[in-house]
Amino acid sequence: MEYKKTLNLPTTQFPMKADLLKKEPEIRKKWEKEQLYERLRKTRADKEKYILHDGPPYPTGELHIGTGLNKILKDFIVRYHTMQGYNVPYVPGWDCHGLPIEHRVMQEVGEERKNLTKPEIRKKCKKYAEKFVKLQKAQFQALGIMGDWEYPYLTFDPQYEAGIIEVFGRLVEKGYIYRSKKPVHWCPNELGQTTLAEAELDYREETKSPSIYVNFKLTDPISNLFKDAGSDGSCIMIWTTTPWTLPANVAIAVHPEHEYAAIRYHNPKTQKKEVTILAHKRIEAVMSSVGITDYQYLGKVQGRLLEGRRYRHPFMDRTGPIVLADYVTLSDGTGCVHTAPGHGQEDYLTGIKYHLPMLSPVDERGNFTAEAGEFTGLNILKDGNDLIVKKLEAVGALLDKKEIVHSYPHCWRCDDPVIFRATEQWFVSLDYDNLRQRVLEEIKRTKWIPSWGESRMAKMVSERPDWCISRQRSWGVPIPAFHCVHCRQAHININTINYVRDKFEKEGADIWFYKDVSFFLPPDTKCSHCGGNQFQKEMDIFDVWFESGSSHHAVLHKRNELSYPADLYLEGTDQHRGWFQLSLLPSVGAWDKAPFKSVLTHGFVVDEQGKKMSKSRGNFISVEDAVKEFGADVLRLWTSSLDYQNDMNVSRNLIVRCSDAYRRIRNTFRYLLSNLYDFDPKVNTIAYEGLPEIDRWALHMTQELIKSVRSAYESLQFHRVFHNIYNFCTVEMSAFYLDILKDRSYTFAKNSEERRAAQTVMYSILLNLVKLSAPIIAHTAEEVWAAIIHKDEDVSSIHLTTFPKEIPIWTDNTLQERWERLINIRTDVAKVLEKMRAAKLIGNSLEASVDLYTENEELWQFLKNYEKDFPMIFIVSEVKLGKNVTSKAVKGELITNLWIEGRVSQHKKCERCWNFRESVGTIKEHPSICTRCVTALQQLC
RNA sequence: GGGCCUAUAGCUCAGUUGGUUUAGAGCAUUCCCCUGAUAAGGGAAAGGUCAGUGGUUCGAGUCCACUUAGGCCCA
Repeated sequence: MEYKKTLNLPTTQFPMKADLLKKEPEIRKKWEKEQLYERLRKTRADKEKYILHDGPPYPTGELHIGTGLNKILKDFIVRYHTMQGYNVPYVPGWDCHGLPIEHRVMQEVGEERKNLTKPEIRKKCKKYAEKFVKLQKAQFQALGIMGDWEYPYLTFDPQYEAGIIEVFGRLVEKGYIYRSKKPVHWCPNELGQTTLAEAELDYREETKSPSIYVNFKLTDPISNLFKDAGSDGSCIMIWTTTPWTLPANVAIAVHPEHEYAAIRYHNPKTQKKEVTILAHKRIEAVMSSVGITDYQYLGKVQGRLLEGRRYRHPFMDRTGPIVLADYVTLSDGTGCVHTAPGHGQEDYLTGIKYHLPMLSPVDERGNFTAEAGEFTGLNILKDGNDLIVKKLEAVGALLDKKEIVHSYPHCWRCDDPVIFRATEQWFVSLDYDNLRQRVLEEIKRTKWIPSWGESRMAKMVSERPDWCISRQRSWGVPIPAFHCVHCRQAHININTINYVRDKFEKEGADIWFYKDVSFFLPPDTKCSHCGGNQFQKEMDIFDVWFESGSSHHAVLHKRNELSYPADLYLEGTDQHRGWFQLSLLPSVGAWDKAPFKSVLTHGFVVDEQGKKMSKSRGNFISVEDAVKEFGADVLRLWTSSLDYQNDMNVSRNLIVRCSDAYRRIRNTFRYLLSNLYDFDPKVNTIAYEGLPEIDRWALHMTQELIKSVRSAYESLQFHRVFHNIYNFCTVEMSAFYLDILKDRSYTFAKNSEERRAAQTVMYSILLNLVKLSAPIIAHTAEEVWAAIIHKDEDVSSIHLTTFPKEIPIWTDNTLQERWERLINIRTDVAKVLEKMRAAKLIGNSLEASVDLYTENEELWQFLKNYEKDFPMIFIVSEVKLGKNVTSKAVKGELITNLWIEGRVSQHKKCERCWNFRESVGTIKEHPSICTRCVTALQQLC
């Protein structure tokens, strides 16, 4: 008789090999066909909402693995909360305007870009953005991200554009918006005459510039600081490579902590003795540079003591103060920095701090304006520089002039040197109506994960300048303002804004670039300043951050299925300065509250060595490549395994390692399924009370798993979800429980209580495990769900099921304690068996018989209770207990007072169950099997 | 240069308010077993001066300072 055929060996159609690349698209097709997302919206329509608001990526190029990882984390949250019974609409978005796109498009266009009009540029940008939205959408979907892919939010949708205008209108109405000058990089070339962004600058190392040292006469005496300085006038010395900015000079900056010295020297140019101030550490370098060897040191003071002292401008009719600035360095120059707020970023900020006038007497062609007095009309980079140097020399202020070669920014288009020039810009005031304070209050009320996000954010907001929201570009939403042709005043109010808003909502913002100004103005609009009725359109567009920062309104407010404020924003830490902050400002400004209740940040993706990931380093991994190589679920599992609060190391290698974990989990599912082929829970379930102790232990551990996994999901610590599930599969299940169960589920009669008990437990474990892992391995869980014959919930997709709840009656802590002890005994026994194996005494552990000894009464009683279970627990053929330790017994390592002896079983091997049993050979009809198997066979008939 | 953050075995993570004499898991590695989960399964072993230095303390992976390496944001 072939006894093997009488066993209940596992059987299943569920493949061991995942073949994710083939299987996943099929599963997604099924979701699409069954309209999983739409069905969830319907079935959860009356449930409490959980809103995770998507931060929009730029549709530029292929997706970085970090962007994919961000979306995967979001999907974990969406899927988990969905299974918790919430209504979780997820609307993905794209940030479709902005310089990154315009810049790339211009690069692609090449030389031709010089001749393009704004509408032409916009057309190309739109095409570009649309192309990559489509491409990226497909890649996000390939990751299994669940959301409203049919109607994502796109910042160039007319609806969205109207939303931006509404936010702006609200801020205008409340009084936060103002116009002021700010220096920008400017290309004065005849064809250019435009603002340039940092990315459009070409820094040329080999640029020749004048290098001049200039003395500014102090109007205050300094003898109280330097007692030997005398009282007949002293100077402070500056160094600059841009003489043309001197007409705009309004201050001199020194470092508060550095030391400044006064020196007396003979000036060969003026033939006079002069006293001047410069940084102590720069004296030698400067003196040797200007060629003065004979000078006298008059003492030094800390920079901060110079603050507030005034000097007279060498050729303009005004005085200026000495101010303090941290950015002053001693690496070159004199440590006293010529400050022109209209011509430099740092100078500008200093200017704001000290309320300095912002002069910028330079027109769009780079010629001096009337404000520059005698230099009016001169081109700053040509005659301007020379004549100013001559002027300085004439008034005796110039100490030295040389030429230096240094790095200077040039326009990427025309290759001409660029200048820094103050122009009129639009701003959001941070301090009007206490906005900054109110934002800080909202920051306090927000939950930041990790918690240090709060202080980082608060510090940035408290120190940031007003937000400049205008850009002189083509690809964006125009600022809906007008300028009176007559008096040049900006004309803007809520009526005109609403009027434009309606046009944009209907036609899209593009129309601004096609239609005449009259189209956008309510009839009979008059200039509030001069009463004029002729206007020009504002040609500046919004900073792209203002667009994405308006999503709380354009998306959360406007879409019915969503709500404001969102429960969560989830982005990389770079967004503290970016989207988080720039959503917070307009949201508090316009609606008095933060757009989010909590903000979660994750670290960045770095390579295996922890280095930044970039295309140029060759360690770049795209979502597309990764999905093609590993499949979405492996990537998702890998994502879940990482503690995203730190930076995350990625390389092919590391993902490959994770695919092993995937296989292990998959196989656990497969094995559970394969043992349940004939199990119908309605008919075959064994009541909890009737289960053997080890089965109740397994349920207790499942209960513990549910508890820990739930709390890990709840606190958004997916790596704990992963480790808990993975360890459960390998340690509790595969290496222990399922291994032990084989004997019972294979050899006992199909319908025996023992086997049905094992199946009852495996069934419960399978259902719980697959649901617990569904948010992570979304496709595989669905595949498992489809393979479960008798489901506990009558739904077609696992993502329609509810998350496992804790099952209190399964909890039995004393049981767990007892079994922890039993597992330790098992581990000690395994070491003894391993020694027997090494000695070639046994192969399979069933060939062994184990004797346990103890002289400890408590332990003896404990062992006695499990005497008949030990062969099953150790997977050996026989276990005997004794009180008198033999000389061959080995002391237990984990269990004190326990001695173990392993022997080769003296019995015959049962051909059917492979146990070595005394009863083998005693039954006439079945001489090669044991009595237990005979009983099983009888039940079969 | 400034602000914020990170640093535990090759990898991914634990390590609870500083305190049980040898710092834990799992994976990978090495060796062994099984062939009734089989491109699977089981066992054992090895592997860490907790980035470094100094300090506080009776006692530090855990607190403090500095250094190094790296990340994000600024300049």
